[in-house]
Amino acid sequence: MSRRTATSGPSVLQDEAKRGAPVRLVEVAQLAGVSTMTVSRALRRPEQVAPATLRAVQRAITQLGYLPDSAASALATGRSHIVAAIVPTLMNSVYASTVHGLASGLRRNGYELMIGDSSYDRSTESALVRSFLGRRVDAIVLTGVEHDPATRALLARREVPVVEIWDLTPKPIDMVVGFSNAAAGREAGAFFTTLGRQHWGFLGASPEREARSGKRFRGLSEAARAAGLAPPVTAFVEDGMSAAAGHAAVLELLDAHPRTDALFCANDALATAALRAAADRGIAVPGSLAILGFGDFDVAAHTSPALTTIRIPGRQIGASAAQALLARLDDAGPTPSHVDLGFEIVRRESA
Amino acid sequence: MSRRTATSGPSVLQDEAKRGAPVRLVEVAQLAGVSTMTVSRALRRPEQVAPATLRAVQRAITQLGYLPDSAASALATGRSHIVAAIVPTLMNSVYASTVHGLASGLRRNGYELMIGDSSYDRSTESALVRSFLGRRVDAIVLTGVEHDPATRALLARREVPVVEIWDLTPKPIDMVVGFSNAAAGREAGAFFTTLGRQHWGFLGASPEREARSGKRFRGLSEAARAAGLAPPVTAFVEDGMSAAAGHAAVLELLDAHPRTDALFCANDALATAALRAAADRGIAVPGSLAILGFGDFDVAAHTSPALTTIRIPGRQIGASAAQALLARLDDAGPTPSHVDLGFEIVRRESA
DNA sequence: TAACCAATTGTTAGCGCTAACATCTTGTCC
DNA sequence: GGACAAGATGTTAGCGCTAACAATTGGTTA
Repeated sequence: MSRRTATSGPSVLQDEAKRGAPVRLVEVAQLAGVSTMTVSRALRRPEQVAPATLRAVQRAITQLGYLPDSAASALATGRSHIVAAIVPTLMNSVYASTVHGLASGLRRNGYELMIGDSSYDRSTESALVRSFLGRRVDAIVLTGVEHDPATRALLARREVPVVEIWDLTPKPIDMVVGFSNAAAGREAGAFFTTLGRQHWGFLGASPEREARSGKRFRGLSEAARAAGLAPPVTAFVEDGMSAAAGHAAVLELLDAHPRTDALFCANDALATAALRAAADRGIAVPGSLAILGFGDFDVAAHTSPALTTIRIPGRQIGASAAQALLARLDDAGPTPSHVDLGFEIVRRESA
Repeated sequence: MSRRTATSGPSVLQDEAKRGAPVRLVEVAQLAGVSTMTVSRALRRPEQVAPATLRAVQRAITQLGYLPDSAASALATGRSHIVAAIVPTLMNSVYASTVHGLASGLRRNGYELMIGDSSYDRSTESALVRSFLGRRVDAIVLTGVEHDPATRALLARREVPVVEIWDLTPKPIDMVVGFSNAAAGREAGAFFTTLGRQHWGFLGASPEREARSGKRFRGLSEAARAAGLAPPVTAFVEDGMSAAAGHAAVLELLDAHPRTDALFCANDALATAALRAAADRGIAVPGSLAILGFGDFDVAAHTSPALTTIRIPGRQIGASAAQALLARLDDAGPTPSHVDLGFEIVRRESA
């Protein structure tokens, strides 16, 4: 177990404060002339310690450069003060801002964030959940609401607080913070209606492959039905984030359905591809074809025409999830089980 | 200490496998009919355990859904199998890909990544380092090579493996993986020379504020001197990532130095702003003004004209840092202390 | 004055795991 | 058949911290 070497002699300290093995609580206690418990209390519940003692302890801590070992603390208390978050990818700025919102909310309250990216893959997600549970994280944040049943079972059994983000569901594992993808699809339809468009199209991953994209599609379809229009024509792609695949799919759709005058894309990467495809076919955007993206990625403001898109409050989702978790973990207020943060159409040039 | 309740009776197991308190090693041991040490060995050095025993243990583990408690393991071994990384921001896709490269390299070897974002602020970085050291991470990855002296001292004292990334320095704390910012600046100059440009400009944070941007500037200046040209005119901005500030600064530079025919921007966000400013003044890009960005952000391919920029191998930097750390932590091969991954000019339309 | 209380500090016994050493097999060799 | 080695397993004692309870102090109160 490679115990610390040479801690013999009357005092445990002395050799420290130079290098190697970190300073321990006992050493602080010795220097301050109190018991270890008093030092522990001075750190965690200073109001229970006499002012003079507190000062002595603090002096010793500073002098030795003591940093409490949170692994030991975690073992003793059963609380790691670590929260895990799993996102599909960090490369997308919307998830990055969610993570940022989460991390800063948590850090402010003494929690650290451990991040995993699932690459949109359920079995990877499952493996990450196992790994995180093994680390005894105090809570887990999952992106999306569709998970491996085994994952759900594992989480339920452990009774770990869980927040699902980026989508809503009537049956969350525990808590949800997000927006309604179906409502976003409907809103896209309503927007096209305002624009007077009658022949809608949808570009995205097929509903079986990607649930969230699928819900947006279904929302759009509902809106079409409600407006008395034909169901949207579709271009389904395998890889929902690949501009190349999107480009080909749109070309095909445009050729097969030349009357299409409005296209809702499941994300801005695909919308960018659609923009190119329209240009290739000499179709005016937004004149002949309105293109609506989703996500408000960084690129959206820089394409030409600039993308009109649906913005998701990524950072707020993270912040709100952090708040919900803290409420649960530290009894800081009521714990909402459902938070709908909505979305917003950002009107630029493409629609 | 909220000890687990009701573990009385002849056997510790039984009540488990349902809910609440996680399964422990002893329970697996009981079910498998071996000692805890054997179970521990079955997990960490299976080759030391007899095949039949191994199978029995594995069966018990599966049956109970046992997940080893890595906090306890960390305390016993002194190894947390957690690596911490501090990046300026996750919102920028280049850092995101670095983190991705790091995380996947580490995870493959049983390490988890803990991420902090410093917001380009040294004292935040310092606070994060303290927090991570308190968690007894096995190694730390820092972005950049300029740090708070206190941070350096702390890291040196603890003897934690450290990798500094995204820049090179002759005096790393421990290991460095990156590219030379100064060389990138020089290369930008060489590129402008090839283009026949003679009046160079630089847009970026001032060298005092942001060391890495400053080095690129110095590299460009050196190249100008070497080519016998006047030193580059400069537009320094406070916030190196704000397009708004960049826009105003470029306008000013363009008005003050109308003969400027080549502009090197410290990052693509600023380059985008420069593109706009040039358009505002009716200056043809690249005809009258060549604009070279830095970073190859997502937007770079989507501006018009598309940005010519310097691409940094972000993901490789992460992967390479992971490799260096693993070599050090698990004695997996030699540990390089210096890795220069270079950069590459991506030629598009703006220069 | 004795009983009592609150405030402060100390003592003890683990949290769940594993290093180091001890013990027990089994097989091999002369 | 006894000595010995190698392999497999068990025993013991912590890692650094903190919950629960115990002890001490000084100041009340009846």
